[in-house]
Amino acid sequence: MTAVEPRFDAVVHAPPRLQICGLLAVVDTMEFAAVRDAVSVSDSVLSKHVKQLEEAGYVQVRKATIASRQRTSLALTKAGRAAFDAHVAELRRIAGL
Amino acid sequence: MTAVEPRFDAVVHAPPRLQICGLLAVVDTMEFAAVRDAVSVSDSVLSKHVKQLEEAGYVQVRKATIASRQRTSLALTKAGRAAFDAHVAELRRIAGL
DNA sequence: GGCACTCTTTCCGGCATGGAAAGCGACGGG
DNA sequence: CCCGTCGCTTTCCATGCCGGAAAGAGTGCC
Repeated sequence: MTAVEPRFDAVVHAPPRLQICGLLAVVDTMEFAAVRDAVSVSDSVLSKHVKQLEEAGYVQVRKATIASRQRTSLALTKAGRAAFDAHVAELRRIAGL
Repeated sequence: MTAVEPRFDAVVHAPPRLQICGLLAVVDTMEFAAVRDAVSVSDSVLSKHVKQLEEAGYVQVRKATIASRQRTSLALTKAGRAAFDAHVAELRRIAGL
């Protein structure tokens, strides 16, 4: 198994974003509201963090009108997963394991 | 084995301090200069972060004059190790293991 | 047209951070 | 003794991130 190259990533490291990435790493896709509740932040705060992750190319934001409701779903991009994995590897390295 | 209670700790989470704690968790005791070099920060920055860790009761700072040289050595306190372990546990939880 | 739902963006005060530089206590040399 | 150095410590300062509150904007329903 090829080990992931440890690489500290400040964008991923910030607490709210680390949680967001952690969630998306597991479920692949999650709706805005669900993430907001899981992370326990306000709409505006989540929106801002998601924007940062999006600008970093780490999450893909899909907007769809389903059942006449606006739904925004989030998902990690390949780069996002790579960055997250690399960051986690770095955390393990720092933590001594 | 009793699992460590996961608990996010902002004092420990900041990158430089996470590294400092990670180092001290492994070696138990390390000199100021060695930590500074390992973490790659300036004297002033390390001093400030150490101070925060000290005020949080996480590291013990021992100053000694050995061989006519001033030596400051750092070590995690019990509380520091507990906080670090708990934080790492929380990171694992967030990272999905 | 008006209202509701779902985010987005703006505005704002507050706190953390790091670099540069001045401070300081302890020695050792001259 | 005074001076310079070593090894941190503290201050000063500029910057950036952060989150809450509130105003905005897009879409569909009535």
